[in-house]
Amino acid sequence: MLQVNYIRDNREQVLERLAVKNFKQPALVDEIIQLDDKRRQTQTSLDNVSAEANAAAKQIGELMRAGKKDEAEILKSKTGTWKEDIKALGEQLSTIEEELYQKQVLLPNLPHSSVPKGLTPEDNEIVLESGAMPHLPVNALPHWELAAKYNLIDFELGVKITGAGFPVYKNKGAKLQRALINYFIDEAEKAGFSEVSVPLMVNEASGFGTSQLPDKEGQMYYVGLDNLYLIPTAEVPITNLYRDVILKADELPIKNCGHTPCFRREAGSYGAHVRGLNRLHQFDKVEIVQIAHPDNSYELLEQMVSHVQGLLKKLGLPYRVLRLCGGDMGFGSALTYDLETWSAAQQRWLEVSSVSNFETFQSYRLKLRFRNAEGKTQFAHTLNGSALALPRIVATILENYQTENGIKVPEVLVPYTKFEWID
RNA sequence: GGAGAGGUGUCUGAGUGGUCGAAAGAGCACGCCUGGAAAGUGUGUAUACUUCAAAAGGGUAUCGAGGGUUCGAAUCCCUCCCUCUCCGCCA
Repeated sequence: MLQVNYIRDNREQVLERLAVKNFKQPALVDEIIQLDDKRRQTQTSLDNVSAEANAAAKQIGELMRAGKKDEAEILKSKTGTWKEDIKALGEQLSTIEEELYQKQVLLPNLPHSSVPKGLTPEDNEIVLESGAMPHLPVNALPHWELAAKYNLIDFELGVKITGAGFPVYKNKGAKLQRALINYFIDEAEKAGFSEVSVPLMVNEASGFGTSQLPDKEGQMYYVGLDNLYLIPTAEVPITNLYRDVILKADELPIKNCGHTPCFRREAGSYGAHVRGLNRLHQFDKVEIVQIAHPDNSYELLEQMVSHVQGLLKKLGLPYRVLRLCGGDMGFGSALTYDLETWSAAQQRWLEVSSVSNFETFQSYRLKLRFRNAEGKTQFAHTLNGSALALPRIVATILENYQTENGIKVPEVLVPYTKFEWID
């Protein structure tokens, strides 16, 4: 959520930046400023009346103590209108504040100056491509067929016990999952991210904190009986660890990583693009999160991208890095890099990581602050990225490493899988 | 799920209608003291909104959340949430 004061002070710039994100309702900006004017006026009137009433109450107390009952009674009789005014103004104020909030949450974050203009994924900027394309055998199979051939994943069983999009991993398929999780966590820890293991369900306040609520309510599984949400990403619980917190400047940056399953309702299409592991309702992911000082958050963002690149390199997967264009970026992000691996058997790029700087967009809602050099509180920057999401990595490993004799496990994973071949 | 106790600032903890944004202690910060440190000692130490060109200063709100009673609420009443203890159930 953008701060009203920032919008007031930088109206032109806000409009210009929103245009990069193809924001459809620029009129909202002025509506917000006007509403805030109204809010301030009402606030001031309310404060003034309250001040009078407080002063009178104090005086009545003093008169009573001095035994001047009559004078106190006279004052008392005057308080009626103040009470009415306070009530009326209070109601007005909360109405205005609610209205203001409703409009404020409709504004997406402002994109960073490096964000390219554009509407669709085609407009994303390819920052770099790296890694050799694999040479596959002539009868190369897509991962869902490989998974069946080597008895690694049972999609039908998942359908039976839960539904589509909930695969059952078996045998070396299950072990490969665990190997990847441990490998990713170990690598994240080497990069300075300390591991946390967090709840997989969060309350409403946490959903609001990282802004899945109210806008993306439909994407989360909801446990109505207890009013809890299954997490769509570890970003939610990990970032909310720091909700309502005022940090010391020297505690920054805070670096956490964690593995969780992620649950997404993903009302989406069916067909080749969502076949197999391409899109699931439940999948595992290792997430990296940083709480950063605004002065160096973009440096840290680049470091996170490098970290993810390192993983893909070590796994020997060809990949590319995209800087998302305004139209393809998430609502709360100021700058997002997507990392994609090349799925040789499907002949397409698969998104395996998304690394974003949210600047103060989340921290404003989270009330996540630090005390700056002047001793004042200031909103921190929040960043997060997948490092990495498993299913598409599994898919590409299976596809790209297939040979006539089976699937070769990437070298870095062998210490974790304890086997070299899936055959 | 049943019974009971309780939610106060960074922490411990006092406060049962006005002088309470809140005692006291601890912690922390700065100063004095010291060769340096500890001890001692002094001062300071919440957040948000608002007023103000800015600073200083002022106003308002906040003692789990919301509502009510009252001229006045941390304190009384109602609703909700949460925590703890015991019992039950259980990995």
